[in-house]
Amino acid sequence: MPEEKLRRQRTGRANSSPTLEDVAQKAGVSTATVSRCLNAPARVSEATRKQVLEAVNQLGYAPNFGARALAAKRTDTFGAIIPTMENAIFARGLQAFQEELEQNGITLLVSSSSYSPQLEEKQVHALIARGADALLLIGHDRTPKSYDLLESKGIPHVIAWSIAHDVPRTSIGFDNRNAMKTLALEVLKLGHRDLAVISAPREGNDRARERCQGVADALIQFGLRPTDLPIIETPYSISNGAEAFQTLVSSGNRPTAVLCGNDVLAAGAISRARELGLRVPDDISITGFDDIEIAQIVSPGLTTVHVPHRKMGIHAARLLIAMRNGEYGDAPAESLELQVTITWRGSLGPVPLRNA
Amino acid sequence: MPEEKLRRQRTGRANSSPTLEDVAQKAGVSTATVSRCLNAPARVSEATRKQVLEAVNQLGYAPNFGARALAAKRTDTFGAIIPTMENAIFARGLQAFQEELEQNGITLLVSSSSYSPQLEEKQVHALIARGADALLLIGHDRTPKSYDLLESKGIPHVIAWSIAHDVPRTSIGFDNRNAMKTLALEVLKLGHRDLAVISAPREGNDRARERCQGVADALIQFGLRPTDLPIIETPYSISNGAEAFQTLVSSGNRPTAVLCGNDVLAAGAISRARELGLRVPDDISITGFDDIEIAQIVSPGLTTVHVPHRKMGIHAARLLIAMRNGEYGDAPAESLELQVTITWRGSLGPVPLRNA
DNA sequence: TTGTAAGCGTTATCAG
DNA sequence: CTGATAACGCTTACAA
Repeated sequence: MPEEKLRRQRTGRANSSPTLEDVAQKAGVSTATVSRCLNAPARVSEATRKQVLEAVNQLGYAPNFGARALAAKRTDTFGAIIPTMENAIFARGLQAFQEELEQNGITLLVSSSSYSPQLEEKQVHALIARGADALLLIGHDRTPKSYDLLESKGIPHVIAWSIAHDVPRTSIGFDNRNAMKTLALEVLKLGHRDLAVISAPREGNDRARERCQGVADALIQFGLRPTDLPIIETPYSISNGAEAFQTLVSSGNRPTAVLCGNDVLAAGAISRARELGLRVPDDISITGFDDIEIAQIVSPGLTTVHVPHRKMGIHAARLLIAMRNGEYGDAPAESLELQVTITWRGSLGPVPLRNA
Repeated sequence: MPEEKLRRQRTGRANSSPTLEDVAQKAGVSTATVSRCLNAPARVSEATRKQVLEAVNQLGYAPNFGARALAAKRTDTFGAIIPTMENAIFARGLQAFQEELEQNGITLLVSSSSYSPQLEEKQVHALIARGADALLLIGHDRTPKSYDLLESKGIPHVIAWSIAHDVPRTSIGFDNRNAMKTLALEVLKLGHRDLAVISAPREGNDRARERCQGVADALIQFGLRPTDLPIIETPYSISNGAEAFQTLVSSGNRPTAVLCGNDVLAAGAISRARELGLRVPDDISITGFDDIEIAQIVSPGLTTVHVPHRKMGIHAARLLIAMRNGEYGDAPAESLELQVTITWRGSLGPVPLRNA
């Protein structure tokens, strides 16, 4: 009797989970057959399949993840690195991304980089080491080493929330610069000439940078000097938005319209405006970007750029799955640009009369 | 020459990552030594350690996750299942949880159950199959099978956002019932007698249930009949909160104070109040629960129950790590009850004169 | 301090 | 359609 066969009996494993071999023994077939039953049911006869499934249920068998990953060379796990989980900016998109992955039997691993490329680099490393088959990343700003890691390990990845016109990377998102320009043009059309911007720190954040450029573009189109545009940079948070707003309005020449790089900052601005006794939009207009839930509960509601979060998440998932499945060969998959729209609520109005 | 040694040379692996054996070969040591270098550096001499690390860097070696999991019987991955990622209720706590895990070299896997015990059961299964070493769960309401799975696989788990007085499960959180009672007592002390509640659906959500009971407790203490208390149940969302509020105030006898089961519902209520021309708190008082960021940007600010989100997350992580490391043997670790406080802003005021 | 070698539980290749 | 059996890459007694 070959000693291999004895192994199972000799070990008095107390607590551990049943293995493929246990199932095989119980069903009276080989481990190979059990494996096939679970992974390619079509390649097994009706009869044995039934027996095996029976055994699986009785034993409460669940495949061992590590063993499967090792043998199959894939984990069915994707990773996503987002700048922050603290506010809702990425929540809806990520949720949609996750749902789509789940429908395809893929688990999602999320981590947040706190808007730091250095931290993100560590997390790219960690997710790869963790066996992620593919990665979702936000924006284009990251360390060269992050890209090297992805490249050298051949990990499929897509970049969301941004599109790249000039780099050969698969991205899915929208044109931040043009979106903000469109909004700024509306502001200018309403007669405003003294604009100001509250932006997230632009370093390491291409979305923030592009949005600022969009405002500048609009100014230029109206024959105004973008160099005169006051820009305050501050990390995304409601209280930071409030502080920045106060700084702006207490400066020498108060703007008639404040364009915020994001709804969180704008919400802070609006609430501080009220505290300072400024009526929005009668005394000052405020706009946001993203159209997340708080945009509708501040008062007045925020006029903002509506971003198709869910659509972006779903498409990102499908793209990534296709890439992982090798459907694009080695060439990067084509990028996808989504359209954004402006949601009008009440925070943007005509320029106050005395400034017109 | 043993044929084992030949294996490495014979395979012409093109793209694949370097393995422990590659590193060992390059450093001129055994694979065991390399493994020790990485996992227990203290047990290796200074000199060889240096050589090995050198080789690791040159090759850009990163351990294979599956192999490691298989051999070590642990993945250094924890899972968390939260009811929702869409609003910020769990964001801060989860972020803190994650940070604490990360500092201990543990990766976090998150999934959301959409407040459905059935969905949660599937996710418990998925996370276990995915190799999670331990799990963070929210509240006590789940299917018996979920608990069975946890039990039978011996997966350490803690329950957050709730404490259990009577079940032998490790939990870390606060007393939802008593917290809400405290807040309701404040409302009553201000003269209100016509209260109403907007709650999340209580089925499958012990926090919601306990909070409602808390209001009832307070009424009883004031000699009022809890059966007269109108309760509207609706899923957490701003617009649902708004709708529920409108239903309440357009009913026959309008309450003078509306207690919401959570800040999201309360934010909806406040913004709808304004739209209906009701002044808060002059015409009607509104309270929340959680003290998340929107509580401070609605106007007036929300008087609400402040929950120590970060503290809860950090302690949950530490507890779970200790459990995973076997520091509690087989007995469940002791639970930890945190204290909550009331944050006063402006949405709760004295009862309107005509109702007093 | 270091090396040897036996697993860990799957998947996949090849025969039958 | 099914069964042997060789990987997969790492950890960990056990020896030296």
